[in-house]
Amino acid sequence: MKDKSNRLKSIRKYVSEQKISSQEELLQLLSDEGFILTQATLSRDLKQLKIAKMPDYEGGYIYVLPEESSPLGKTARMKTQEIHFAATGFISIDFCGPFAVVKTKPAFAGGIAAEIDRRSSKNILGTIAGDDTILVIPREGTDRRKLLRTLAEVLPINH
Amino acid sequence: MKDKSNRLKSIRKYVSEQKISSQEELLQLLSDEGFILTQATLSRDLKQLKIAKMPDYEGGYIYVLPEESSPLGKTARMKTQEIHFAATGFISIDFCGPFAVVKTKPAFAGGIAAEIDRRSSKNILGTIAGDDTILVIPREGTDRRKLLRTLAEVLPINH
DNA sequence: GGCATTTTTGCATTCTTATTCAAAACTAAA
DNA sequence: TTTAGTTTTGAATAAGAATGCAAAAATGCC
Repeated sequence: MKDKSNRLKSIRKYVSEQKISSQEELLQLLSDEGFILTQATLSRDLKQLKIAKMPDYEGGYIYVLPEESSPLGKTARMKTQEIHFAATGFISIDFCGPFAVVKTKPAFAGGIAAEIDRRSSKNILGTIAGDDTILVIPREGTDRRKLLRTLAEVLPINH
Repeated sequence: MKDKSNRLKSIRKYVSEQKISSQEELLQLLSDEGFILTQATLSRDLKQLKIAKMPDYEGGYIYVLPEESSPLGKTARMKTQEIHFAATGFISIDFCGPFAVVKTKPAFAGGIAAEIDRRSSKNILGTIAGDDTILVIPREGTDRRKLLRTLAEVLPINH
């Protein structure tokens, strides 16, 4: 949905640029910008974007983006397995025909591509990574929606 | 206090080793281990340890250590200033006489020492960093308590 | 020890965030 | 367009987390 993805972008922007301490605060900013939504929806948005709330060094709390909160490969360790979040370095995703093009911070493409491969579903034939760009090649018959949904399992994006 | 610092250690351990989804859950583990405390205290402990709650990739939430959630130097950006958390790579702190000795992961000492210097208070004369160890030199007259409290402004430790 | 100060804690409460449920909006296909 | 399935949403509520306050414990100092 158009409106939702814009909203998510705004949320990402606010969280990365300002010190947000509560959902209510963020809700106000969004509302000022013209988005109408409730705290319930915002909570779900934040969950989708993997945005975390952490204590800051000033006695309060602050919301942080996953790229700031989960360096690739050094994340939550579980008893038996290791979870990897391909959150660090991710910038954006776009499409060109059936292909998805993922932009990353310099030098992150390889790592993130590896993550995508590692979790690869049958929807993805493979990836080609440069320094800051990844081309994701979908299986014949996989449309943008499906591909996006698949990638959303690894990347902090709106599926 | 003896008991508290042990408790904080346990908390760090649990959070790093297991998937903790709520304070209540963690409370149970601590209780099993013999610590008696309430949710209120645990909340304060988590705040002190800079432990964050973030959405995981399985539809739930998970508590994560700051070292896993705030890479040095790429943290919350505020409108005007930049906050740096010296959380990544930090391992432990001990004392030798009036000096504090901070252990870090390999190669992190320099960065963390720089953070300490950057925020330096009058309680700290300076730091000397190797590869994984930092010697923090206090001003004459600054005791361990004060020094610890000062360092706690930069490091995720119990002050 | 006894006194002043600081720290830690629990209780109760408030505040904040997540989720259930049902309705509405949207999508894809016929 | 109509239908069936999926997604998004809000209202209300449940669940979870933070904190004001006062008491208790610990610490430092004389």
